[in-house]
Amino acid sequence: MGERSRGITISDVAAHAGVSPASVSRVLNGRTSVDPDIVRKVQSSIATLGYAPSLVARSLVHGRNTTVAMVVPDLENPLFQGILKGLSLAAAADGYRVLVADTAERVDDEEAIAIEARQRCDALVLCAPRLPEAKLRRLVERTAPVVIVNRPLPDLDVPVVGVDYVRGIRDLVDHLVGLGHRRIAYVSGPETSASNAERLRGVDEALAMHPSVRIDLIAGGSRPEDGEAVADAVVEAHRAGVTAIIAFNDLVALGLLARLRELGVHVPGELSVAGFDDVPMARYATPRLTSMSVPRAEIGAQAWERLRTLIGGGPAPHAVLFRPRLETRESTTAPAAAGASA
Amino acid sequence: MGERSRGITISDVAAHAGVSPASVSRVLNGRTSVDPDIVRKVQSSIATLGYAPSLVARSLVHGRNTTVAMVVPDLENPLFQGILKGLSLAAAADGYRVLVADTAERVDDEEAIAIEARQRCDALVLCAPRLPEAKLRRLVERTAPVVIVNRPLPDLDVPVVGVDYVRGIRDLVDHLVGLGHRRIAYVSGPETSASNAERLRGVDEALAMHPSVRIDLIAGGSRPEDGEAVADAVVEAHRAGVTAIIAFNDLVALGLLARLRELGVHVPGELSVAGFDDVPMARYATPRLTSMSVPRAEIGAQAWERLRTLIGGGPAPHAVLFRPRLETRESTTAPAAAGASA
DNA sequence: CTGTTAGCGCGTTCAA
DNA sequence: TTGAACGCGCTAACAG
Repeated sequence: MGERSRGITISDVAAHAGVSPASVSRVLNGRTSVDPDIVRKVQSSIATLGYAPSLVARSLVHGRNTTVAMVVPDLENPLFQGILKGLSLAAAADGYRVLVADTAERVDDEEAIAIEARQRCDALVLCAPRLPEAKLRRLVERTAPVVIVNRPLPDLDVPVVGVDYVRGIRDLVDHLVGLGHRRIAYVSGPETSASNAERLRGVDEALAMHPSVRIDLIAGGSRPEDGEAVADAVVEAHRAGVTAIIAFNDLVALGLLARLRELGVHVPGELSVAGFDDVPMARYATPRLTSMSVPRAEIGAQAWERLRTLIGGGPAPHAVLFRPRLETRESTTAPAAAGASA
Repeated sequence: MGERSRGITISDVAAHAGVSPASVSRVLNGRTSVDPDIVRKVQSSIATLGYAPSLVARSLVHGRNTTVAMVVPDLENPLFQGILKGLSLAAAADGYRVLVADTAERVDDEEAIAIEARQRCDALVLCAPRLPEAKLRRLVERTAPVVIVNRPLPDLDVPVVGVDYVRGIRDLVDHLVGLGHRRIAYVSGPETSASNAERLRGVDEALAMHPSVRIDLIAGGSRPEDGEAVADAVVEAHRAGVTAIIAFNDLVALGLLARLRELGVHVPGELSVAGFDDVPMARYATPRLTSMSVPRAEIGAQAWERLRTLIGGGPAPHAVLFRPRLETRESTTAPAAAGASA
């Protein structure tokens, strides 16, 4: 069954060039000085034989892959895509590649997947927004070097690169309050989501700073469908006096916008709507969506930076939190003159 | 410098359990039958030592990684994201992981990146819509086993899993003609894009089938910004009698929609707009965007299916082309009663 | 059923 | 400067 030969090895090149494998290795890596004649012969042999060194063998010798793993709950989420892109490009600049593992939102498999992915690579970038903190702490120890993305993890020597959702929500509330809104509703994300918890803290802090403001909670989710699904509840809240909505993220906000239009609620005329994350589509929505911008690619790049330090045996890098930037667009404006509430 | 030891090996386990490395290997792989006592001792040792086998060493022995590479021009494109997700999940079901390489649209680096990525893996999924065909053919030979995604490559024993863009455009034109449109404009994609060439063929075929229909060409692009940029040209075409627009893809269509609204052109009242790919956001646009649905995840899954066959030494699988499905939404409707043209 | 040996392909000592 | 020998960690073949 004409099995193709196992691939040509360094010994084949050595034989063809009439030198030792060690010499071939030398010209390959340009380590020590080699006789120019040898170099030429070897290079010629490499070219004619079409030789390419086995990266696996090299990995075994060196004890590293030049590959890092990234575990995400859902590859279709624009947030993780952006992070992946940033990570991938930054790592590539240093000769590293990224292995992706999509846990498909199955929290129970997350641990096993992360460990397995880590075994194939030199390090790990972990996005596990719903993994219980205790489990996460254990996982982090088993998978070092690792960097946690997009969720806080205090009191642990693990680099975290994340987003200051607390501050982001506060800033967003400030924006709405500045526009004149006094009754706001927050459409929350998944209950177990760490970043949703952060946002809720932001809501609390905002309330503390604005005693005259009231913020209702509406149970939502993380996807456009969830945004559509809560539209009725949002309308009801609006009737009860709410003049502005903060959605868990842009996906929810976009779904909500679509449904509100069908329900005949004018945004921002009757109701202001703001999202979070500033996904690429936000600025093309109707109306263009006000959102808190998160530096997705930069998060990925910073994750790589920290991983690189760790791989190099450096000290645990400090955590870094990006402060979201308000992107004011059309979907938020001052509330209608005549308030609907008392 | 408390360097952490090199990691514990199979020999360590063997020593701890008082058996040979081979026995440990046996219980690890459950190949041949092993004395139950040995099994217990080894498992115990593995547990207490926290041993995990080196996948790199295994790869060297077996000659395979259980990893496949995927090369894409842009990880932020929803089309490739969906394919990646489908590929990743399908491969994972067979114990394979996916390595991603983003070429950042740099066509000149595509070849080198693909070769490098391939070297790390057992096979390659190649998305290279702008690579000149001659180069692609050469590349394909160097990187086998490989499957080409989303572009045709005739007369070659390489499995292609793609989309029938020709047919898709024809179906889309049929839809518009069925609605009553006679003057249509196609906002084209990148000049070097293979799938744009396919779409243009679709346009030609549609014209041949509908002698009474005229289809103008407007130079566009592949991103939302491009859609915004062509809005003026689109309005001009509309003034000249065009009643429906087909955008290269949904991203362009969404950008176009946003700008048309600002320009005061009502969609679909004055102008129908259709996209291509049916990205997740299409159905949340205003108006909800008519598009040709492409089974992104399924493409990824099929790519894996073919790769798996190839890796297993099977015969070159046949090419497969998915026929896009029309998703009729709000953005296309019958043209206004009084035509603007002569 | 078990241990010993050899080798996957390469980098890196150590002599020469 | 060069080559021979060894080891990275593991699995497969071969004896015992």
